[in-house]
Amino acid sequence: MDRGGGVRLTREDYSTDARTLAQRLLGMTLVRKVGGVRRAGVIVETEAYLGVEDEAAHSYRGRRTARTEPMYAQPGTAYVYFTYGMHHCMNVVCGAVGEPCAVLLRALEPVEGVDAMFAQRAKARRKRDLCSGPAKLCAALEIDRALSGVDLCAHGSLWIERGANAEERGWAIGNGARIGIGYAGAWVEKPLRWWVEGDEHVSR
DNA sequence: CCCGTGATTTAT
DNA sequence: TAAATCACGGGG
Repeated sequence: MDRGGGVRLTREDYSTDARTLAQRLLGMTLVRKVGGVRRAGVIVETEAYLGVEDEAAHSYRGRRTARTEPMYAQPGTAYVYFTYGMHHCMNVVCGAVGEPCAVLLRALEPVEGVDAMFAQRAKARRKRDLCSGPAKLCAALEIDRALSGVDLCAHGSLWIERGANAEERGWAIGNGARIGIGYAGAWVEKPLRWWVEGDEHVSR
């Protein structure tokens, strides 16, 4: 019997530019399996990182180190990094093979394994506090650097499933500047962040 | 507002 | 080897 598992996005789905993928991912479901239990959330906020030309991207000017190596892998690869001494953030590599472009997952609406998410995020009181930020969703789904470089198209414990898109859901989509990239010069104000307008699960 | 916290990068 | 930086979250 189908337990709610949907169709995984394919390599082809990820083989598109970051702006396009960032918008298409809204409405899709991020799934993480831990100890046989599914935790899942509908993606409601994303940011595009355009690669070597983008001053805000970790891969700006082709920077290639042990940390950023997954950004140079094939589209559909996870790039997870650790920052501020305590937080993880998850990106999805996209574009052509070898082009270090990615989409940052910023917020989810929790839909499965919510109890497990609360257990993982002791300080969260309401469902809307569980995944309303890039590091919150990683904590809730137990996503850390061990998953950086994994293939979201393979049969692992982390993937994205197809879902109704924004238009089919009747969503209005907001678009504006990215968060936390004040160092990025002319790229600071570029509208590379997308979110579901009015959704309480979006970051604040 | 401010700070914790430590990997990562960049400068010497 | 040292210093600065950081795609954040929580508390006041």
